Amino acid sequence: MKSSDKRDEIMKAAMELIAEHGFRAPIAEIAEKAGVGAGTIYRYFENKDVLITELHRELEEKISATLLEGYPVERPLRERFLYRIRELLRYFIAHPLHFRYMEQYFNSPYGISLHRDRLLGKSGNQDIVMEIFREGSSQQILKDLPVVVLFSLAFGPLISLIRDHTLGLICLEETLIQKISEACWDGIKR
Amino acid sequence: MKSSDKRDEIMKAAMELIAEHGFRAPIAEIAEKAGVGAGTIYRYFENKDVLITELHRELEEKISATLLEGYPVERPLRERFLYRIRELLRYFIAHPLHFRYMEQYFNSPYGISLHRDRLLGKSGNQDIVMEIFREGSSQQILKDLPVVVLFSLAFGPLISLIRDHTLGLICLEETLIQKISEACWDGIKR
DNA sequence: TATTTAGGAATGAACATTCATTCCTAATGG
DNA sequence: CCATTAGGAATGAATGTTCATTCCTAAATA
Repeated sequence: MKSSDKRDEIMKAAMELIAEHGFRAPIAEIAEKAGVGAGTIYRYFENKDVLITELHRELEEKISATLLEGYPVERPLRERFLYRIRELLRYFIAHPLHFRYMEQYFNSPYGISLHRDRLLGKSGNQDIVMEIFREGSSQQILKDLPVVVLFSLAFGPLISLIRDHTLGLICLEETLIQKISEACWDGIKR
Repeated sequence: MKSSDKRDEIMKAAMELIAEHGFRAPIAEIAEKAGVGAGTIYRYFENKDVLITELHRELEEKISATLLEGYPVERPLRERFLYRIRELLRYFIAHPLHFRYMEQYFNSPYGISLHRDRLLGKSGNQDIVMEIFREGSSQQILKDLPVVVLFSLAFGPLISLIRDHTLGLICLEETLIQKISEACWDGIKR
């Protein structure tokens, strides 16, 4: 097995186990699932924390890429907004493990400090989403509320919905996704 | 110190430490904070799990009571809805530790199975909130969406907002609370 | 004094991390 | 073309730490 394959196997195993059982998934189990000795993991990652944040970093990259692909840059704000919401819903429905991982991450100290940094503008990344709110806010298309609040109004429901979907409590099919994205818009439009 | 005082001290200490550091807050630390020996905790709670769920149970009771008090039963649906949203926001703003505890709880296996049971109607409690959605749905005041979805649309944003508030990233004062509750309504009304 | 309650040291299980050893590959020499 | 041998990669048993829980002694109470 090539070295990079091994790294991938470790990340894949860690993703699955952590998504399912949280960060306390033992290294020994991750190693077993990856078909690798426990010590080997430490050849690829300095420690468990590094593995965890690296996993998150790669995930964010993938999601960002998805949200940028096909994005209708030239269309009106409303359409761009609906596109983003729908794509995000579809991505996580297609990748339930990624959603569960993100949930774990954001409910941990790792994610909380990252979130703080973002809202305080210390990260260039989140702009991909915030940009829409800033634009809609300054053009008075959206409600007169802080962008952070607009963000929560629009994206807050998604977390809850995707969770219920991955738990099998509702089924988010296409027509429902469409309706939901419009409801999110109704919440923020002026 | 009276026996019941001691129990209260343990619960208070556990609430604070778990809200702040998650469920892995060590028993020994809880004991110290409560001014009590570690073994003593086991005289009042069979084990840590029981302490955790008991804490949650008492919390739910308090919140339910708050939401019922002053509830304008006779007013139109919209007003009752706005009342609930505002009261919930106010409660958690006034009790940030309670919010953090609830968050921990719902992101743990405990909370997930409870949530599942509720959506499947195995619990009489949650009706306090769902009742509004069922009524609005059948009277066609609300969007034509499953009640579970309406629930997420309306309450999803609150989690996100309160988190940002407790992290000190925004300040939810009265006029903002009012506007937010109305935005939530816009999201679900037909 | 007998009984109940409190305390905290002792226990053992779970786990991350380390490290001495083995294994593999591929370069070198015959 | 085979045999030998470095040197890096992989391993997993051993280590040390962190806890929940237990248990025995001391204190309080009746």
